[in-house]
Amino acid sequence: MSSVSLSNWKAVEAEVLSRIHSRQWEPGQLIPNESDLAEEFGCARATVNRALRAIAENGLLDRKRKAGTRVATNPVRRATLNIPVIREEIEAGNHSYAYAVFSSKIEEPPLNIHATMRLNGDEPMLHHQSVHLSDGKPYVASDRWINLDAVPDILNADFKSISANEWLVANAPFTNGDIAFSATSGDASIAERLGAKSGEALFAIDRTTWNNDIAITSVKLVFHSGYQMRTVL
Amino acid sequence: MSSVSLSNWKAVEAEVLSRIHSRQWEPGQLIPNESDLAEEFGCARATVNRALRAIAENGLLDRKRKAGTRVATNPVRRATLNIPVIREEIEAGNHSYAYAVFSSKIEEPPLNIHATMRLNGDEPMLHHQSVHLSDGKPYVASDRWINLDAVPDILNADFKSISANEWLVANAPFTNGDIAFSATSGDASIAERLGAKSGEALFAIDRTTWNNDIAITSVKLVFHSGYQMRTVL
DNA sequence: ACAATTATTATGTGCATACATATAAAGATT
DNA sequence: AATCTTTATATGTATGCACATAATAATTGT
Repeated sequence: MSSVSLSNWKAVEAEVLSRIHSRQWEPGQLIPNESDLAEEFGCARATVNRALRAIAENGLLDRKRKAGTRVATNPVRRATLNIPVIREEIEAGNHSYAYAVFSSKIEEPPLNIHATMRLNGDEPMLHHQSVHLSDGKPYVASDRWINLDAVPDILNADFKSISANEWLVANAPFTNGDIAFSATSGDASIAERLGAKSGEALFAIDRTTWNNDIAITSVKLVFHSGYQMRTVL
Repeated sequence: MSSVSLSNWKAVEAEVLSRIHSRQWEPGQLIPNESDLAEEFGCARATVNRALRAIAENGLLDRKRKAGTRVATNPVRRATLNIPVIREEIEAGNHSYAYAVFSSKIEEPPLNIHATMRLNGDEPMLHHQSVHLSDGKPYVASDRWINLDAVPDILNADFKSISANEWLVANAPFTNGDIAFSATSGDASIAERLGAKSGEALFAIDRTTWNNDIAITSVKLVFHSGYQMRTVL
């Protein structure tokens, strides 16, 4: 086997992955403990620990104190999605970016927004609707609610030069958020804004963010027809 | 400030996050280097390193050797999606799981499958179509192509007791894969299998996996109407 | 037989030190 | 002024050691 010393964690990671993939270590099987592996690989236990931890974070190993480390049986795969600012996503593809506001006014939010944002009910809410354009063509429609108690300054923002999303990213940090991906036919007005046929299947992202339990914003993004969000495993 | 010593990396992580969120360290700003922070927090540099690394992995800090660490300006948020085995997803919700195969035969794949899987063209391919049911109701339709050169044994699998996906998870490890999320109206036959109205917007996942450049399988999963895939930020 | 207690063990983490490596910045050379 | 070379520096990582912690296994007591 590998009697050469694997003395960096990337090499150890690769060797362990190879043993998993080659089924030398089968799903469910207990693998040797860190000390033994360190001895076999000719490195420190901390190095093995770093490698195994990285693999476990990816879901391919299950680790438990005292019980040891075993190969995951039904590896719940973890895919990491990058959620960029729309402008950067468009410009990264060498397209020109533009942004149009349809409506921006203080309104009472509907019940579902009230519930997802966990509002008290007395917050003044800004309802902001816009479209991001790529090369002049509609790319994604945004329907956003903003808690003005949390970010009152947004009323002074100039949405001709910056999108609500980018203003918030720059000015309203959040500690946690929910995000959901789904398919929608969209209502007629959103379809129209996107230049999509009414009833066409569109990819949607719903995202709500909080700063220490204070709701900041909730947005529904409906993408143009044919949009795919991709990543690697 | 905090003259009490933060001598574990979780505490350091929390303190750094708090400084970012409170804008004590603003977006784009260079933060003190690891040694200085270690001194301030009264811990080892390795501990600070561990904390900053964890934050950077989440996209909130940008780190570069010699240049130092700065608060990310447009934090590309990273969301981690758990991609479970369908059966477990259904059973986790306390629903009963069932699985029905519609068709399973060796066929010539269409061009798009040929391209996404990067096939040579001479591989024998198994075309496997099925539906997963939750409490007897269609949950997700699966349209799968399997490279029999890579996993010939699958012809002996008994798909009455185990789904193709679970068989593959257990018997055909992969080293890398692509995954894409989208919305589709589905074709009429898929809609029918799902008990969905034709033309209804459905959430879809396309996933292709390889084992060291050998294509294993490519699958299109079309979920029932209203399905959402969710996670936290 | 069962419950409560204690011991054991594998992972989790912290620390001091050393060296590796990328790269920005300064300096030398053309 | 432009390019190449050197230097300085912040992060990246390996190591040996120590101790913390969770959870299983063994033991004890009823």
